[in-house]
Amino acid sequence: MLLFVQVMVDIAHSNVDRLFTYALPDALPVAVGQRVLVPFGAGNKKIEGFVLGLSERFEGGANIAVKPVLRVMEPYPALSEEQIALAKWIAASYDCLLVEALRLMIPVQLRGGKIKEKIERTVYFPAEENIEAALASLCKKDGAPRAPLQYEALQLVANCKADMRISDITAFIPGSGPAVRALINRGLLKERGHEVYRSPLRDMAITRDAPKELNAQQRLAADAVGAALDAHAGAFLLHGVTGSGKTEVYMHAIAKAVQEGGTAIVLVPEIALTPQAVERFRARFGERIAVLHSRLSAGERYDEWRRIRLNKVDVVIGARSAVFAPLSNIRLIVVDEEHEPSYRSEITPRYSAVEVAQRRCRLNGAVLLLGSATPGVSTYLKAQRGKLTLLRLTERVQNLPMPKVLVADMRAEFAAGNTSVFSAPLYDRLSACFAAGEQAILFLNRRGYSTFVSCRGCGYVFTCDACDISMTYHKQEDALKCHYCGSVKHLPKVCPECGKPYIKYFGIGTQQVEEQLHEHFPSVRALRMDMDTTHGKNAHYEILSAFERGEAQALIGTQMVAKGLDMPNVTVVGVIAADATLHIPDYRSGERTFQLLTQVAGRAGRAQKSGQVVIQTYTPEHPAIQLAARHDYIGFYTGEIERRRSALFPPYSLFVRALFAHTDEALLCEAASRFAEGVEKAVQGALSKAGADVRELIFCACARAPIKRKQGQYRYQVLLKLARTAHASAAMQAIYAYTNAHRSEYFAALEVNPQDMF
DNA sequence: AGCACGCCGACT
DNA sequence: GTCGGCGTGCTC
Repeated sequence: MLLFVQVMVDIAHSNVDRLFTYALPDALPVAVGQRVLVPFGAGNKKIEGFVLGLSERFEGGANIAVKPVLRVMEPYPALSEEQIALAKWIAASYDCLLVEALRLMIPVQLRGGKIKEKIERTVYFPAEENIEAALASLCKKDGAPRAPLQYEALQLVANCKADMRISDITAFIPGSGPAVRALINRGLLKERGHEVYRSPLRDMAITRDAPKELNAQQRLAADAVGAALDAHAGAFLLHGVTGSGKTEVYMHAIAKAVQEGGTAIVLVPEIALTPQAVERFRARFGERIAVLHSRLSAGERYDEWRRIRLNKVDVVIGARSAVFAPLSNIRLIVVDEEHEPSYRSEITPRYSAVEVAQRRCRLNGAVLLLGSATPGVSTYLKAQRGKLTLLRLTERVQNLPMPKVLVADMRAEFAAGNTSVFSAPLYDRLSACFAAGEQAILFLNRRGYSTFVSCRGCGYVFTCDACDISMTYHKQEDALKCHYCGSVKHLPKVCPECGKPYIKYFGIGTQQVEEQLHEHFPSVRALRMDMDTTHGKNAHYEILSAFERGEAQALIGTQMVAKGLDMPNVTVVGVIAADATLHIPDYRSGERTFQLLTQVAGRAGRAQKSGQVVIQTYTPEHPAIQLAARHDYIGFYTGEIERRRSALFPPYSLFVRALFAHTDEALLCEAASRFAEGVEKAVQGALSKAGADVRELIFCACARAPIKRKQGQYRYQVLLKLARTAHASAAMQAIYAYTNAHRSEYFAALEVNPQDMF
């Protein structure tokens, strides 16, 4: 006889982030994972909570007054035991509260219990009744209908042989609303309510798509994943060049998992989760798929979640948070474009969806399938070390060639007197493209708040001597600064490399490109896609589909145009300034640039027309640019991983950043320095205790954050670099423990290997 | 987080 | 003499 439940109350505070025992009223059936309402605190405020345990007795001691569970929130468990295990792992791995981790697993709409199921009223003609007799009862003796609207409506519903919405009847027979009411009152039609799931797929046309034939490489990959599905274990990295048909491999693996009664999750970067992408899966897997992403309405999100929870779905496709989808019997998790930064959450819990997917696979005996044309170097290293099985697709489908990539040297253009944003080779290719009625994409990456400083004469970029990272120009101080170690350099008037006075900080905008394009090609219509033009909910897709329909010949854009587009009429892709991402002060800027250039170049020549790519740069010799131009991932990886190893950057080390923010700069600086000293001692202590060299803490430095003021608050950071050895987790635990014990009003966030360090 | 208990200042 | 400030401590 179960008498007590252990409840985690739904309050995000460290003081109450533990289990409380409640008594179960007689015969109230409650299972682990269900949400309950309980009285909590001195005022017995009603608080929702998660049942995480059941017990027959309460060992808490006599001075605790056990209160009763008031009611259950839903008739089914909101969380599976597997999700609870996953949440515990997240709380421990990312140092967050257990409730915060549990909240990831349920839609916010569930909490507060305010959301309502949508009930649709429908009418039907009872099957046991006789249609002719019913219709006759509406007619006069001469056979003419007494009430024509009722007659017509009854005929419509009876012939339908299924339920009809009243709104559908009035759509066919205008003004028939009262007539339908009358038919219900006469008992000729019956009314009933159904629950309907608000689905983002409801209005989507249903097309059918059979599995495609795989080529030899795809077949090999699909078979390897299939064998792992049989073995209930395996983790793969599918490295396939752009256009090599990775999705088709995913689909074959998913189909196998589903055929055997399992389920699958497909993670896709938010930006790539277009209606077209969803449609591909829907066409293959039909109704039993669900979609989860940030643009769903509250009702849709809640309903999709419930469809999944109630086993009405086999395949979930979604962005980062879909890794928590409440599926049971998961056999496969696919992560497309594995290297995308959007898989990392920027807010607490700061989880990595790829890591969570890996963990979830292990908890379920499921197979992990990571895919990318440009895997993160850390991921590829795991494949080399055998932690992931490497699968390769080296050729494009239908034997399409890789696009031809030309690197335009902007230094030479500048020397030859060309000061426009278009190099001669790009200009020539655009002319030919527009003349042939084809389309072009112009890609401009202007990410980041900082400006790097370079010489337009020779391409020299100012870098920090200690960190090998581009330095940033600070206008107020008129000086160059390193974002990592804080060292300062004076900005000279002439270039230290070539001696010419062409020192300039970088920055071109999309508007500027649009203006110049218009000057050079007045008759060409261009669409611009950037932060300014994509404010609305669907602005993104509207611009893209307008371009796809051929309403413009050129598309100018930032990041957003790089991902996953498949437009057959695009024959020219121009990268305006490849250097923009190359010199972001971050150790990953080379990797990011290579990935971006490869992805952008992959947009060209996706159909039978061949593609041309022009990459404009002031540093044409840079390996990230040269190797992207040659489609040489392995070459890039080999050089990059060696650079990381010798400079002790991740994955050979860990960066931990503690961010502090406050309005009082002096007090803030004081607090951050104190933290730096304390945490340094704590980490060194932990390392000694673990028998490790204290120098495994490579450095611990306190400095102003690169964005030194944000929302009226000054920002300071403490940056720690740890060698990635067997002792790293002991050091991490020490950092977590120290941080939690010394939280103050100055503390803002703790990040491990942050995506950016602004 | 939210609420009660508790021990010191300016009001009827 | 009491109303109320928000510091401290607890929540099954």
